[in-house]
Amino acid sequence: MGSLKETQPANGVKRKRDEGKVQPSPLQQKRLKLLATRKLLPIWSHQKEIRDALKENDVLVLSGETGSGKSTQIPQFILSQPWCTGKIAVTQPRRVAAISLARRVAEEMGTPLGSSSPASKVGYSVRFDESTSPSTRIKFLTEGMLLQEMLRDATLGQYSCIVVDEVHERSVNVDLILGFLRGLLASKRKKPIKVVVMSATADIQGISWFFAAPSPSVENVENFTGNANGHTIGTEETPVKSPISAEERQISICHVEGRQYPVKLDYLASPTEDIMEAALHRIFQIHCKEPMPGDMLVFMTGQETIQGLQKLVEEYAQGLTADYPKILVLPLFAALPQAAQQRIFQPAPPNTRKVILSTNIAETSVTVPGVRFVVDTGKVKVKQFRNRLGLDSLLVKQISKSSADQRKGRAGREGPGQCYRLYTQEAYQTLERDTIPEILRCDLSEAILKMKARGTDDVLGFPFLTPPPREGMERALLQLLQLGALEDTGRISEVGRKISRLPLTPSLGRVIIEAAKPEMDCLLETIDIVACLSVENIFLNIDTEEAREQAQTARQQLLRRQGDHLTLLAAVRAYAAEHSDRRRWADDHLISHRAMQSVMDVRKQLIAQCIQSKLLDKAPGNDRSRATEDRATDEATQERILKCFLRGFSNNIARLCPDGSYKTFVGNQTVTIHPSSVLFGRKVEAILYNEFVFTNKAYARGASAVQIRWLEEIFG
DNA sequence: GAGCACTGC
Repeated sequence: MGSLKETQPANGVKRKRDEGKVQPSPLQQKRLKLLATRKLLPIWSHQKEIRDALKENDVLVLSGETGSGKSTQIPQFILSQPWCTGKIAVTQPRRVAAISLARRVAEEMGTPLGSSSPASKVGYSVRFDESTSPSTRIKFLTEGMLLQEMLRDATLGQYSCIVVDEVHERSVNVDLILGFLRGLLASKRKKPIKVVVMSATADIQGISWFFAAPSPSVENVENFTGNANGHTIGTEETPVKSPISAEERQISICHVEGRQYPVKLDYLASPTEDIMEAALHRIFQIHCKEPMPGDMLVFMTGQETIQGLQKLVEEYAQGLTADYPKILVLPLFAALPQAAQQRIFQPAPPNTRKVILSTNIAETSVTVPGVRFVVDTGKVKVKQFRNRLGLDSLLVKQISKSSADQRKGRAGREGPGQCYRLYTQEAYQTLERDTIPEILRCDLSEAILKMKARGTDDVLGFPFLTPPPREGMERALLQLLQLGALEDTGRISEVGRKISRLPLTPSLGRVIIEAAKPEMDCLLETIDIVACLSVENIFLNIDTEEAREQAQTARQQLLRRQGDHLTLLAAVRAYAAEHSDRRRWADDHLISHRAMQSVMDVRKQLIAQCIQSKLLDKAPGNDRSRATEDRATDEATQERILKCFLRGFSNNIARLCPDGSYKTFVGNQTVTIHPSSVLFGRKVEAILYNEFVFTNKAYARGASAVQIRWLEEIFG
């Protein structure tokens, strides 16, 4: 097993004299106890192989299935290596994962966590929460955080190694990180950076080729002309101006087995038309045949189908005789209040089987304990951006094979399980191998602005793992140009640089910039609205008639007839002015308290960032609420606020036509005001909207009334 | 008169 440093006492060991014996500190006791379990992980025996691989080559691509221990062990294997003099970054797609991994690794190393002690070696960094110390060596962070760091320091100078985890999820951010890292590997850096790319799927060929291929575009990718401060990066860090070599880079590859229990598969014999009926049938078949304990996890597409099936299952369950165990149906989707989500973690009452009806949230983000049976409908709701129309469509689609296999795996985490697929084996064979990466499905303007901000001028030449269609890139470039985020030459402008550092889409970022102009003078109001538009819907969905009435009266004083933007402003102001019991206020108004808390977090962050980039002089005082409340009801201010939104959303304007429908200025598409809007059913000369989404129809969501006269003033 | 999957700075 080679020379392991793990048995030596780490720094910070406290020795206590106790009857002449040396007692390890509690941290060390815990470390030694955990060492025994670490040695049982499948990855432990690959330790030497992994260290040798990184000694030899700068890139290691590692595939390790669930339970291999890769996320916790790899950083520790690397840390003691002579080449690793700087920090190690480990990226995660989700905040909770970054924090819990940091906590675990700190325990395993016997070091305090993050900012709790200046001697701490392990920390984390996620939005709204950073916990590091001067001696942090291993930092777990979200992909978005690493990208932000890259905008400030394009060479990532403080790191010796970047570990990119969960690459198989293929978020836009991970694709950007991989592209930037490929460029960085080809550049001349003080010390070469080492990269470990980790994926849970066995297919890592594509990623290996990506890093191995010669980089003809190196010049474009690494054509830094300045870092975030506008300074030219010193000669030592200056990337080579020509491809370093036409040869392939040597890549190490390692496969680590997982630790999963076997899962038995079952398919339908013939295809079904009625997925609800098929699910209902299968749930009761499992329930009546299979012994207890053993909970069930059913993968569905969305809130509506989940609640529909819940009703059916509960009705049928009442007809079961007392010989059978009881059924407890638990819905699970992201919009569900936190407390209701937590119910899946509580043990079921005696003689009761839990049946969890879930969206894709249970595929990756939430691990449901106690599951032995998975029922997979084979469907998922996917968002796809349509470049031609500038519209998001949200449609039910077939899942991919890799998604089907991931769902199946959810039955084998605690013991052998079973997976029932509500489609035929032939249908499985026709599924796509992988889910379409997000970068091929989204509006590219944010990604492209980040690339520009990091110094990639020729974005068409950026090394994408899967290049998005040219049409989408061109659309995004055009939009950035319209926003004034790019110069006519295509380089990033000062405005663009400011926008790129805001945690917002370019459109919303542009609105902030506009509102900060002295003649607009409505930055704080605009920040409140932008904060609402960048979090989940603050207004709760209403499903009963009484709730509707209650909402109607309670929300009355918040509604603004000009539209949704000013209504959101009124809601934030009222919530912020409530000092006694905000949760109760939110409940009374049928407003999501969770959403309002995020609004307040975002608001605080945006204010801080606006001060930093000199858009705002100083933090607003505590006494501002009354004065600004008066302003917010002032018509001239309201007009200026909406004009700021027009500047960022010039493509999202529609005018009323003689037939009573609204048609977009750009593209002449018919749009319907979404029924959740305060403008629903109203006819105004023109509307501005936040989002254009196709579900059953093309809807404008987040809409406000604007005047054609204003458009002429702004756009000429 | 709809009902939006899921992350993240």
